[in-house]
Amino acid sequence: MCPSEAGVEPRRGPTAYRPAQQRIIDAALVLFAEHGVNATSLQMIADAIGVTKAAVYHQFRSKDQIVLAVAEVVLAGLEAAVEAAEAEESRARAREVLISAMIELGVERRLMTRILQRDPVMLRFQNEHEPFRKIMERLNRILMGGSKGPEARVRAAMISAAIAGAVVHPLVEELDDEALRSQLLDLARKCFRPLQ
Amino acid sequence: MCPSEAGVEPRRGPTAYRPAQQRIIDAALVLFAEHGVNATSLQMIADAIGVTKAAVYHQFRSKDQIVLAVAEVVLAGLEAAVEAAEAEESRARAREVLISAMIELGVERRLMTRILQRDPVMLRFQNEHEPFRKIMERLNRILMGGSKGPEARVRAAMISAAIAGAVVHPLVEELDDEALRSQLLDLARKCFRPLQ
DNA sequence: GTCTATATGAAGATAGAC
DNA sequence: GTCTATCTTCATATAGAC
Repeated sequence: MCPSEAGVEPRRGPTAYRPAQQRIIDAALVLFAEHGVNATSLQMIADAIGVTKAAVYHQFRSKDQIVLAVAEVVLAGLEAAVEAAEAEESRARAREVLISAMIELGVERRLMTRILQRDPVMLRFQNEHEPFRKIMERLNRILMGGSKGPEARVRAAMISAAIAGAVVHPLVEELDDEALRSQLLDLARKCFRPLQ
Repeated sequence: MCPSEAGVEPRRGPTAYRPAQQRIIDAALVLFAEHGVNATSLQMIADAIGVTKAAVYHQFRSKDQIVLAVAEVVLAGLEAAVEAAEAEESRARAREVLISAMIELGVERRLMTRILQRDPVMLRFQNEHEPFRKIMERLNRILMGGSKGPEARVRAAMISAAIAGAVVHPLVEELDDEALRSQLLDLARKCFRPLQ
């Protein structure tokens, strides 16, 4: 669990953000999760941090750049999880590690999970942005555990949907992170491990 | 399976739509699924059926009314599934019937499923629209099978997320309805029945 | 039921001062 | 880094003719 925990930290690699930019990213993340990307105007973001639209434009050239920045934060977390899983030796173990990391990630950052899987803009982004697509392919490959048929596809789809969807489900909104995490880990073990 | 199959038909109860309205609803459903509700303009809907915006406004007083109409179609399907399940005598059997009906519904109407669970506007709608909330409560109650604790909550969240999320997952996009349905039914049985 | 034309407002974006 | 002011574009919505 150590590698995924460490990797979950939003790493600043190629792109480091200035404090003013980071404030915008943080505010955008919350608003995107609440209203969706499309329904979040620059005005709303500006209001949330108490500046004007023009000030936001001084930090990011366009709304797309803000979406990109938010997506990169999300991407970093997933990438770390996938890399931790790929470092394992057996396919079965890689799958377990990945599922655990996905649960950690999803619980710890519910807002991001919500955006990542639900927002039409983000979903389109996942299809069109090359680095993002690569990560999702690696993630799916691990979940499918070497197979490529319909059964493996549906199984992998169910697993990621179950995890990502459960953490943002209204039914668990009031559960604290610890309770949610342990229940999910437990259920995931029962549901999905025997299938391998 | 007969009751759920029969019930899945979009029933026209209190609100019957004129043909011109129905064309709008059908077009809107497709566009909402593709672009999200917010990113779908009345112009796009009008273009899709080959009329002008004004003609659309003649059928629905506002965009909200169109969203409402689309939501009602979605709601009708879910309601039928819930009612079929509630007609069962044992809780375990009700849960099985509901899960099967959810899979049928989800596979048969993937577009709707996508909108229902992913769109921020629809999600808000589910929270605020009383009839919709009631249905979701009944559905969740059946899935939780009498319990109310964290474990039951997470389990129910996982089940509905797994089904609804799997049918719209990119991994299964190319599978035909029959393959997807049978795989899902099979996996759902393996994963979720023993837990009850 | 559908059209043309138009009002109104909000969103993304830029220019230039402080 | 932030402001005021302004531009353009597009979306919702209405009026009134055919």
